[in-house]
Amino acid sequence: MTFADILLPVAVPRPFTYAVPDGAAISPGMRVRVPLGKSKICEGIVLELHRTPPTSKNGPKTIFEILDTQPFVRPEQLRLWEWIAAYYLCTPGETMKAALPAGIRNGSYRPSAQLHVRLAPDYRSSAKIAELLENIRRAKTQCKALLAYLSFLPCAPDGEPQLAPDDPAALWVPRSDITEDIPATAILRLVERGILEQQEIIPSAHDGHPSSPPVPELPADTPPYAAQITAAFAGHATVLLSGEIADTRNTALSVYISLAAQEIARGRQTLLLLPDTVLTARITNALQAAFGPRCLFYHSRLTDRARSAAYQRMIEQPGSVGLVVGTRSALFLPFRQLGLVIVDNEHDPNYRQNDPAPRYHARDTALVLASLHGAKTLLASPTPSAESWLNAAGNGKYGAVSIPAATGDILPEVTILERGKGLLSTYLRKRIGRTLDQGRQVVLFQNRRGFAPYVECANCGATPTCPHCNVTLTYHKETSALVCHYCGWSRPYSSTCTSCGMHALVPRGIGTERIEECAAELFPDTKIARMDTDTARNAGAVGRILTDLVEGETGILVGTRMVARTAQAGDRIGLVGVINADNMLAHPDFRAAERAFQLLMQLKTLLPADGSGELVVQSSQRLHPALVAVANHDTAGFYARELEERQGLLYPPYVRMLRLTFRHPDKTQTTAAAQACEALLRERFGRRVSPPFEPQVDRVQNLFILHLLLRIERQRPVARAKTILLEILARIRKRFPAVHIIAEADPQ
DNA sequence: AGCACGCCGACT
DNA sequence: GTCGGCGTGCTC
Ligand SMILES: [Zn+2]
Ligand SMILES: [Zn+2]
Repeated sequence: MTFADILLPVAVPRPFTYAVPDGAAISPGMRVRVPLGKSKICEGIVLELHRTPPTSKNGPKTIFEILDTQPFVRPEQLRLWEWIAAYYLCTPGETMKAALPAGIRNGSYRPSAQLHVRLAPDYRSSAKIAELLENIRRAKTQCKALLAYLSFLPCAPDGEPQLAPDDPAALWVPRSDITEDIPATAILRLVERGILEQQEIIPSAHDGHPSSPPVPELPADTPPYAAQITAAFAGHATVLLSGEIADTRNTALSVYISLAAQEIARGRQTLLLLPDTVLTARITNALQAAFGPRCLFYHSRLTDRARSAAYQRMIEQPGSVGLVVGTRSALFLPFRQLGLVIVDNEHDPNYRQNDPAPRYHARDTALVLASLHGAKTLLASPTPSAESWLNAAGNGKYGAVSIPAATGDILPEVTILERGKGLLSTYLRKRIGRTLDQGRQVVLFQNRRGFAPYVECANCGATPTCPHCNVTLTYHKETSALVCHYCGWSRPYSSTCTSCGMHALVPRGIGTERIEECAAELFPDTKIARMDTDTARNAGAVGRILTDLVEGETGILVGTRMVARTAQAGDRIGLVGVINADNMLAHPDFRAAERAFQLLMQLKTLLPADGSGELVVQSSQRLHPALVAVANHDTAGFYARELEERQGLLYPPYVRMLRLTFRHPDKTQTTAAAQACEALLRERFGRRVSPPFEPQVDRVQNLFILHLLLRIERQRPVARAKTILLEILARIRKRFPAVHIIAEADPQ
């Protein structure tokens, strides 16, 4: 009797063992369908075959179906999953869930023949669709059904659905996918009208995928720094590329293209990780142009189907993929002959996944992925993370290539001053006016969206808070609502105070909406645009904002963090104003100074290289080291000081942090569990354990939250600490089963 | 983590 | 009488 250890996308501590049907062709890495529990059927991955029966209560169950004839998950992937689960303190099943696109590991059972629908041939163009939507406007549900169908189509790199793919079979979408929130009758009507076609299709494990693309032309010229990086790789597996990386000059991009082309020429794959999808159209377009069909895009904005198709292409035609461009989830694709991993803007906090598990850092995971494949890693950022800076400049673990300023470049002027009473200091207001008069553009940065972070009653002093969270409600003027930024709860705005009934609520503090309004009053003839998560919902909206900026349409661009990455060749930005740097610096997080420095330095890159631009920072902490370093353009000095401080205060990168989070609707329960855990941890870890402490917002969605921190010195075995931690955690969970506890490594 | 089973308050 | 709240325990 043969048994198979099967990894299931379920949060159980270890794989389950099933019996293999006699004579079945099965090997590790294949997908199988297995019974789980009373009546569920689940898809899992074969890890290992052996002859030891499981120790479960009611004997072994038998595998239902083997879905593959060749491994679907490569051994390097399984080893990466294992590393993530162990390092980031989650189960292998949770990692598997994150790693395989939903369309593939979709836990539910699908009947063998399924109704599919697709667009009829007459309507396969965006013009036809637009016309059609106009014609059936009256039938609202049918419109919705059609839009729902379109949302399931694989996307072209520009984010629009591909209406006329080379293979029309790619247009088939399972009807049940659409009917999840659309009545089936609406789809039936569309079929009757001849807009959609309907057919029963038997899904095979490996269905429609694009055929092998032709070999692309390689770019002939090598940019100046690519050779330096290649040389640095001779002595180091990892190289940090930093210095004057200017988006407007495509400095990094030309290096990426050249290095990827080298790898492709040697028959190896490259993975390029980007921090997000919104501001990367420029990069993806250039890569598409350079590598054509050898370039594969993979990110969370793709539909499940498109993600599955990408995965299957990598498995079945690895030779057709030279460069994978994607967000952090692209780490989990089935690479073969991976030669190089590039992490663009490696300091970006988006690389950290915070929820759900696995709570991993894509930059650090990328290094492990590369080492599993014997590949090289290029970390690139004009403002590296403190961790990477230490490894490159401090201890020499990484090779380092720094791009110097181009000859003739003059650094922009930096002015730091008090804001004063109003929103804009007189100085900043005058500078904005002068910049606009010169026909140049202004960027205003503020790290808060909405109109005002809180409102206050002028009569009684009361401030409305979220009923579910311990946090003030943010006033959004555009939607006339008070919104909780932690749980999303909102109510319509009214200036009547709920405490005293007076008509006396006034907005307090500064959000991007208020800056936009204020700028519009001061400069009525200037077109003002705002870019934050409220206005930059999708790639289209971002594209419009960027186009308006580069075409000179926009005079003033107001926004949050994302404005720092809007640099484009052709814009005429002459001034960047930071409305209030204090709230960045006051953030209760040991990374606050680092984050502020990185952001301000990046804002500076929006300014022209001829020295004619100016960065104005409004802050009451004019002597703050981060601000001084920005003013002096002193990156090395900033990191030296910052690292020294971290070493003294026992913060990363000199210690590894493990964090526990306790959550329960009853505060006494949260406290009891955290204190009991602290006591047990203290027995083993002594002073390395922090007392329980409240996060800045100590109640979210009616759950009271407490944290515990454990600091492990770099040189000590962190794996052993984690084992002990998990043992203690198991005991605490038994004693406080209702308290929700999560453990994280390297919390951000 | 899901998800079934199970045991007590407010509705037809 | 039933619908449904979420506490508890299991999944090879
Ligand atoms: Zn009041
Ligand atoms: Zn809330």
